[in-house]
Amino acid sequence: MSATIKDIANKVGVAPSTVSRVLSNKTKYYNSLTAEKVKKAAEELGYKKNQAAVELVKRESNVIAAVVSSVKTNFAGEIIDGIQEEALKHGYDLIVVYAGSADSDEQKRALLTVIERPVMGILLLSIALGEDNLKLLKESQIPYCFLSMAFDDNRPFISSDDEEVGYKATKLLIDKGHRKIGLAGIDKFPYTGRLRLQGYKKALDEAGIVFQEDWIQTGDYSYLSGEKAMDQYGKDTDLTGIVAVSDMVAIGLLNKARNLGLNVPGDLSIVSIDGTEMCRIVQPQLTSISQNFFEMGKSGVQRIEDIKKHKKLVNLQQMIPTRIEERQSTTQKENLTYF
Amino acid sequence: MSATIKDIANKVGVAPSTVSRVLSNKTKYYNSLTAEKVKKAAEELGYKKNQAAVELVKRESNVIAAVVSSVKTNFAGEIIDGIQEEALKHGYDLIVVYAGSADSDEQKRALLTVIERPVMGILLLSIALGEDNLKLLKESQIPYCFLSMAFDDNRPFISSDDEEVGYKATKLLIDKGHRKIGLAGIDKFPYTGRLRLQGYKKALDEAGIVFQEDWIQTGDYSYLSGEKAMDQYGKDTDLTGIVAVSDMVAIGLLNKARNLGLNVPGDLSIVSIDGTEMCRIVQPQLTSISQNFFEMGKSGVQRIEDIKKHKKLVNLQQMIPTRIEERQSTTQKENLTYF
DNA sequence: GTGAAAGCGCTAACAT
DNA sequence: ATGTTAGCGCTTTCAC
Repeated sequence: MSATIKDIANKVGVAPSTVSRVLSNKTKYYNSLTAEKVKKAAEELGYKKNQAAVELVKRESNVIAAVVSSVKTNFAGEIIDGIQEEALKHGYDLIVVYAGSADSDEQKRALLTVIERPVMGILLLSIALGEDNLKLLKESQIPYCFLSMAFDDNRPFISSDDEEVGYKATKLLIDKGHRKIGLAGIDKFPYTGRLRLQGYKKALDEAGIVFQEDWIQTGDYSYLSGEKAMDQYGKDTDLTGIVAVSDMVAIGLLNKARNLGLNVPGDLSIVSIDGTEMCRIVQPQLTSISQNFFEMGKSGVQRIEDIKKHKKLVNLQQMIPTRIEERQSTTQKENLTYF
Repeated sequence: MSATIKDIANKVGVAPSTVSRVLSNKTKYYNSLTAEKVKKAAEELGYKKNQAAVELVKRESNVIAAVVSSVKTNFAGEIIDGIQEEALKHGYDLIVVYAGSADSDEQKRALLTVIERPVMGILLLSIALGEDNLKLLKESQIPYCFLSMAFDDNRPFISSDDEEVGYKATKLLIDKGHRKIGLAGIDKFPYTGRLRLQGYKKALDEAGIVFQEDWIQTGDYSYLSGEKAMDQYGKDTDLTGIVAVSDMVAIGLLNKARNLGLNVPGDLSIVSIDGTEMCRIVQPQLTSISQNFFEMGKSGVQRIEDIKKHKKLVNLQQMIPTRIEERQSTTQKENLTYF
């Protein structure tokens, strides 16, 4: 076993509490001579603090836990970056655990591994907890906040305004003269998907476009969903623009469209939602409604901080602004039938 | 505060030790009636085990820690998937911490957050520790293994055979009739980069090709490195094939080549190293020497397991086989000048 | 089968 | 400035 403060105390000839004070930098509660000796002994013994013991007595820790829905979402990394940066600023450590987005047992397992130790806050990245697991989380008394996922109950979250996102994407196409606009890759479940669909419909409505059921292709935000959706639309689709609910869907759309002999953006404009690095490394580069994932991460940490401090205003639901980034996958439609 | 076993003991009217036995499933050391009552009370009180306390007394835990060099490497996810799956099989929990790949302080911080609690094993993903941090790791007495990174000292690691990888990639191009072959995005640091370079040179040697210094473009495995490399080679390069040291480099190469008016694979063949999903979502799809990252993760967990069991054979260095996946970015060179 | 008691490594009063 | 003491929540002998 590794050396303990007792070992150091013995070696130096002081009390364990003194060692503790030195090693925890309780300045002004020890003199620099003993401090020297203690530090030297610690070094020599290869001493490592046992945080389990520390956390047990202090009943608090400086670690923030992030629970991530899946290793594969390509924006999780950006959120984690944001969390990391902000955490560092506050002197917190970050640990990440992965949970399958769907499977309730996996979720529970992931949740327990963080709840069962005294973490100071839990951030849940694009994960929708089931009833049981949400209860677990609440009971733990640990400050928490959902990231990149919005809810219509009173859970605290930080997310993009998904209705607005759907609206903006659709409106962008409409403003470029498109009237027949698809929506691809969307899930049928509550929250994100439904909200974006609402925004999409709202934009269509405002433009007086009557929406057709087969403009919508459901999916799960994946590359495959994009390919499948484009297959469904088919080579002879009368759509001139499509909103993709994620970058991966957009790329699936793009590739399949090309295989079908359709030119993007010549025959078909695509606007993607997310705006990760992916948009810039495909050709044509994808126009996107870009979410500020990094900022979500930062805000998440600040939220944990807030809850800890003010104890209450727990259920704040907050939106992070998105921005439109026009790249090469969208174009003005020339033959504006309405002029 | 959350309820403790003491609270449960009081509520049920038994001793804390009994509660402990029930909750830890020490079967046959309690009767099922008390077990019932205890479990019910635990449920009602929303009891959560305090792992800090458990680990303190047991001096061991069932969590494996993965230290990842950066959020951005796009294959880390595959390794983590592998770790996760194998960990689950053994009943271990996984926590992940991120460390900058370069900055020594960040590395240390990440390392300490896992060393300072009783984790049962540490897996380091494509991260090259500095002397100090390596010492820290060794002192901790915790079983560890490097993943996706090879060393020439006696550290335990599991990785692809990087020399072979470089060799295979280059040989593939040679077999297709290419004689002027670049190597792009490689780093100047030891290990991975240097080994792949060796393999590259070996393949060239064997084919009697005399290698030119300007065929090599250094970089850092990033998309940008790829673009920069292609810029350096230039529109009028006499290279007909390029080996990219990562998928991202390959994509950078690909896009820049296209911008320069070069057709891939018509004018230029590209073979990528890694073989992640990225290879399949760009057009043309990238031929690759694919690493089995998932398997690396699995083997990593097994290694931890082994070290724990047999205590010694610690420094085993292990290679995971790679495979060649031909896709669309490589083609036979027609005019074979040597016939 | 269950209770009592000791102790894991550390910190935080409370003394001095 | 430093030593003494108690105790965080749990597991584990050792009794009975």
